[in-house]
Amino acid sequence: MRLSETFWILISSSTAGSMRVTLKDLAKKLGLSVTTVSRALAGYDDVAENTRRRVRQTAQEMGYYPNITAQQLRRQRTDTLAFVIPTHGPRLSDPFFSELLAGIGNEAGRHRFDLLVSTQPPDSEAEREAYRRIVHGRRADGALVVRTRQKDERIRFLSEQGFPFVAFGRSDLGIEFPYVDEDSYTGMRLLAQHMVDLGHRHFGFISAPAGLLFCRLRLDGYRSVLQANGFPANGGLVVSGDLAQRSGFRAAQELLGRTPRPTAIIACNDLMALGAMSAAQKMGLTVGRDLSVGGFDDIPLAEHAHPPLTTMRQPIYEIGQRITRMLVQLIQVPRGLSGEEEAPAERQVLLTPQLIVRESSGPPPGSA
Amino acid sequence: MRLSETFWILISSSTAGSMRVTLKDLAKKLGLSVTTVSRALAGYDDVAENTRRRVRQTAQEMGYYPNITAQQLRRQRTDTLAFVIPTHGPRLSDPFFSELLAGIGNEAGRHRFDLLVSTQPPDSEAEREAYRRIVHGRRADGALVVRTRQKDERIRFLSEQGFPFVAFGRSDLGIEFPYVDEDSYTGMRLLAQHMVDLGHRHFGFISAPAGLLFCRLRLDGYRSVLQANGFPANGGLVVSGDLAQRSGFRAAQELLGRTPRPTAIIACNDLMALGAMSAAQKMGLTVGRDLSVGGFDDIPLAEHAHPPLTTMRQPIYEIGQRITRMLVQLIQVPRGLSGEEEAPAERQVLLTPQLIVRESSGPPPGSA
DNA sequence: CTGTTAGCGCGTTCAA
DNA sequence: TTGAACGCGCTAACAG
Repeated sequence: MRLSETFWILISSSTAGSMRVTLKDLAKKLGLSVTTVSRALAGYDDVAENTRRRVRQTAQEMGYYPNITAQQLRRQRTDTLAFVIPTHGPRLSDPFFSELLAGIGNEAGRHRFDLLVSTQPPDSEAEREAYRRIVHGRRADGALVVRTRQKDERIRFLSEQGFPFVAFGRSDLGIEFPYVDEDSYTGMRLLAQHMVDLGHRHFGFISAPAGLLFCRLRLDGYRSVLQANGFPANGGLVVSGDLAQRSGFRAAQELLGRTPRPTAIIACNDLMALGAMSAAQKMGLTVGRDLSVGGFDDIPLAEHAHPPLTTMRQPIYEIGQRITRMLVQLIQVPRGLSGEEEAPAERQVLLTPQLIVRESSGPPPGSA
Repeated sequence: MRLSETFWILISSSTAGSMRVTLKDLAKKLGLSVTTVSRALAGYDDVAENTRRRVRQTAQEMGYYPNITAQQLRRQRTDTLAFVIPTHGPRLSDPFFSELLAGIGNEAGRHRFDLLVSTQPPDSEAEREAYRRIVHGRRADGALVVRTRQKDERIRFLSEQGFPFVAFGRSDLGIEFPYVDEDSYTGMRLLAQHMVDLGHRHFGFISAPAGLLFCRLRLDGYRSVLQANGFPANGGLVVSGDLAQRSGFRAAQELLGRTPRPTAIIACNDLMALGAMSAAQKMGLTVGRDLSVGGFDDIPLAEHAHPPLTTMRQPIYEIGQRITRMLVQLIQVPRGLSGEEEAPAERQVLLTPQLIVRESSGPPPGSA
C-alpha cells in the first residue's frame, strides 16, 4: 500500500503536465457518471447535496481543472477578446499602446475574458489573415479595433461578417458601428486657438500618415483655426511624421529652418511634440519662450517633460476600459434573457479632449 | 429554384458569423467522407490529385475555414503562448513593456503562434489564478515570465508542473531554467564607475521595489563601486521608487535636499532617471553641469530627452524576440524527430549592457 | 486511394 | 437524483 502510493506520486510528478485529470478520471474514482460529476461541479441544483460535496472534495484532491479548449468547443464560445495592434515598422515604442493595453487587459480580466493579442503591420496581408483567423477560425468572440483608418477594411470586414467589435475611432465608410472616439477636430481647434490667443502668427504643424483618420481630423481642425483667424494658407507649414519621437525631431528641424521661422509648433501627438522640443533645444532655443510647442494625448511623459508639455488630454486608459466594456456587453446581450431589462448599451461615444496648458507654450518672442 | 437560392443567400447573410461551414458541410456537398476532405485540405499525398483539387475548389467557394478550437482539442496543442504582464497599480505606463511586447508579438507571429496576454498585479491571487488557468486549463503551450522576483513563485510553479517557459531575468530559487537576462550587476558597475571617473564623490541612488531581482542586482553593483573606491557608506544615499517617472521625480527631490547635495544621481531605470531630471530642472539646476544623471534600459525616450540621457543600453525588443524564439524551440523539441540533429537550443543567456554616454552626465561642478 | 471507427474533454438533452 | 447517449469539429489509426 505504501509502496504503490509512493509510486503514484513519482509518476504524477514526473509526468506532471502531460497527464491531466479529466472529468472521466473523477467519475471513475467516485463511481459516478461523467454527467453527474460535470453537473456537481457546475453547481446544478439537481444533484444531491451530499454527492456535490463528495465530487468537489475529490476534484480538489486530484487537482482537477477543466480543459478550457474542450469547454470552448462544447459551449461554442471562447470567452476571449482579440486585439490586433497595428505596428508600423519593426517595433512599437508608443506609450499610447501601453496605456491602452493596460485598460483593455484589466477590464477584460474583470469580466473573465481572455485577451488574444497580435501585432501586425497596418493594411498588410498578415493583418487581414489575423482577422480571418479570429472571425472564421472562431478564435475569439469579439474584436477591438484601434487607430481607425480611411476606408478601414477591418471595419468593413467585421461588419459584413456580423462579428462583434468595438472601435477606438470613427470611420468614413458610412457604416454604423459601435465606437469610442475623442473629438480630434474640436480638440485640435482648442489647441490651435490657444496658440493664436497667445499671439502667435507663424505656425508649424507636424502631421502623420494621411490614412490615419484622427490625423486628418486634427489637421483639419488646425487649418480651420488658421483660416478663421484670417491667416494665409502658408501661414501654417505642414510636415509629415510617423508618430514616433524621432520623426518629430526631424520634422521640427525642417520647420525651424523655414523663413519666417514658426514661433509655435503643433504636433499630431505628444511623442512627436517631445521630439520637436528636443530639436528646438538642440538649436539653442528655449521652449516656452523662443518657441511654443503643443502636443496631443497627454501621455504620462508629457507632464514630466522639460518643460512640461501643453497638450490635449485624452483618457487613454479609460478609453481602453470603455471599449472593452462595450464589447463585452455586445457579446453578452444575446446570452441575456431577452425579456429582462438590460442597461442600455452605449454604442457611439464622442469625448471632448481637454486642453492642458503647461510651460511649453507661451507668448511669441518679442510680444508685449 | 431561383427562389430557394435567394432564400439561402438571405439566410446566410443574415446569420453570417453564426452558421459556419464545417468539414461535414464540405463532405456532404462533395459526396465524400469527412476524413478524405480533411486529408485533402491538409495536403496528404494519399489523396487523388483530382480529388484534392475538387475539395480545395469547393472549400474556397464555400468559404471554409477550420475551427481552431476543434483543432486544438483534437491535436492536444494550442499553438499559443501566454504572457502575463505584471502591472503595479491601475496602469502600466512603462514603455519598457511596449518594446518587449512588440518583440514577443512579432516573433510569435513569425512562428505561427498566437499570443495570450493578461495583465495582473504581481504576487496577487489573480496572478496565480492566471497561471493555473494557463497550465492546468491548458490554455497555452508555453509561458513567458518577465520581471523576475526574489523567490519567484511563478518560476517555482511552472518548473514543478513541467510546463514550458522562458524567463526574462534570473532567479534565486536554485532551480535550473531557461532565461535571458542582462547582467544588471556589471552594467550598474560600469555606470557608477563612469560617474566616479568623471570625478563625482557625492551620489544619490533611486532604487525600486526590493522584490524585483534586477533592482537588487543593480543596487549591489552600485554599492560595490562605491566601496571599491573607498567612499563611505553614506556617500551613497538610496531612496526607493516604483519604476514610474513620477516616483523618480519625488525621489530626486528628496535626494537633492540632502547635505551635502549629491552631484550625481543614478536611477534603476530610465523612466525614473527622466523624472529625476525634471525635478532637478524644476529646482533650476542644469542637468549635465550642476547635476549628472544616469539611467538604465535606454528606452527610445532616453535619446531624445533634454539633455539626452546617459544610460545602459539593453536591447529590449531583441530580448523579447529571443525569449519567444527560445520558448518556441522548447515547445517544438518534443515534436521533432529525436534522431535528427537540432540546432542546440540555448538555455541561459546573459547579456552585458553597454554604456551609452550622453549629455546628462559630466564632471561635477567646480572641478577642473 | 477512400471510408469506417474512435476518440479529444466537456455539456446537454432525455429517460429511467 | 442519476446515467446513457449524443455531438461540438476535427484528426488519426486502421481496413478495405
